[in-house]
Amino acid sequence: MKANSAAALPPGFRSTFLDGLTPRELKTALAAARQETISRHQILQQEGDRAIRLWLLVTGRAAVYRLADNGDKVFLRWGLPGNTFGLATILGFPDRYIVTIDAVQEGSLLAWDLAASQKLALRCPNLNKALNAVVANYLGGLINVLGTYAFQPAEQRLARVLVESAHQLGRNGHEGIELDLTNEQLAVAARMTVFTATRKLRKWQGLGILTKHRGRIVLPSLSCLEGVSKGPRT
Amino acid sequence: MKANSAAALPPGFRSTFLDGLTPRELKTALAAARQETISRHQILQQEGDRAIRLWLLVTGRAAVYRLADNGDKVFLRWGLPGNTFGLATILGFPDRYIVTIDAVQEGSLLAWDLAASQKLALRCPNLNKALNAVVANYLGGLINVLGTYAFQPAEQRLARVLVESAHQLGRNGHEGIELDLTNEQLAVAARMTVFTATRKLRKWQGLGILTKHRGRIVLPSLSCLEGVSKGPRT
DNA sequence: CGCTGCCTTGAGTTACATCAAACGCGGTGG
DNA sequence: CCACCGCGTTTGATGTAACTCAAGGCAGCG
Repeated sequence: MKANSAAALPPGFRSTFLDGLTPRELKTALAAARQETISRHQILQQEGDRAIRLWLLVTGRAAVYRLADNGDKVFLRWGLPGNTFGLATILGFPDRYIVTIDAVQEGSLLAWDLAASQKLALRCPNLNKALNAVVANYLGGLINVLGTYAFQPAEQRLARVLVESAHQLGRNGHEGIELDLTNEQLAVAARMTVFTATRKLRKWQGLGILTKHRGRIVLPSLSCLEGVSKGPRT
Repeated sequence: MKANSAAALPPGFRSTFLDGLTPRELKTALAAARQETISRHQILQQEGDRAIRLWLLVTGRAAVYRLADNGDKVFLRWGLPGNTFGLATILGFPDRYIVTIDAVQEGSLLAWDLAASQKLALRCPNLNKALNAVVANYLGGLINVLGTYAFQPAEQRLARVLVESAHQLGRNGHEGIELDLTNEQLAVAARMTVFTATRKLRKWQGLGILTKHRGRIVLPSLSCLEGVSKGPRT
């Protein structure tokens, strides 16, 4: 977890949050930020902790989830480069984080502490608009998940998770879209046991819809899965 | 659906949105609004329609839900007096409503059309902050539902729905908190069949946790249900 | 005082979780 | 190059919560 303050963004980097600022504001913001490197399984924020840090994933991947009363993780979404978290720090409401986030891959982030966030809020009149865009995004995504597949049968849920994940974190290999996901990660995201996930994946592999390797999945085409996710044989 | 433009709010009326404005801004806003009366089963907005109206429920009750691909409603939350909807109209993103809302009781609302909303946005610098608060509220509520009970067994879900509903729309009768909810409304909100809902309610009535009448439920105390909602016998 | 819509009950079915037990891929070190 | 080890993966047997469907009861309204 080294840190330095010369913030340089990777080429082609896009962020709803930063894009909502003027170039001038952006410069101010970057100057005030601290960059940190993160490692696998590192907890980036924990629900219930006081919100004192606004941050932005620069590289890597994180899992955003909520802890249920019985203790298990309810997966909400992936955290991807460009996504912003800890918004409560700036909104001031609620005063604590409402979700837990941990790193699935090593990577880096850009962070503003409480003081820096507040200074930023004063300096950047567009910041509220930018925040709105980010929050509305979250909300839209969640509602979409909820309404579209959260309560459908396991098979359709898993298909949807694969399709979404392919869009969000798929690489283009020459045999199709490649995904670095273990059965377990998929199972968590689709809210089922590893057993069920395995069976479905295996079935699809038999049908030629996908190819599995250890911790990696290759999808020649998304259309079949999209079909499955809408419901079978209609 | 009569309409007039002299907007008078009921005494004791609170709204996260309006409270985020200065008194002066509030006055401007109210002057620009149209008041309408609404009747049962009236559709107040429909997902997919172009977002051209920002509105505020003044009296009555509405159900906010999303339509799944297979056509059934996924209940998201109750719409209560003071709640604001059609935020996309002002945010400008997305440009369409993302949820469907219809009235469960007759009541009234206060609406701003697209032009009025935009004028409002220009006139009120605090409006972005107010919107932030509202959207963050929505988001928090949804995440809370998702993380806390959306994926628990039916009995716990139903218990939670009852507790939440009691807080949101309970009246204080002399035998306890009274709720105007049919079995079917509960079933929809807790995502189960009417049959399952009936069985659970009946069971609780046998245990003396609640009393049922046609379309109405009386809860002498919330604590038992709160116990059930956390999971049995732990 | 009948009728309509809400509510209740039971029997049969299904999807998915749970559990126990191995298998095999891919890295490591000999 | 081969043997080993560990984790991600696979399989089948079994249990169960909750849905489906069919049918009947009953409250409250007109």
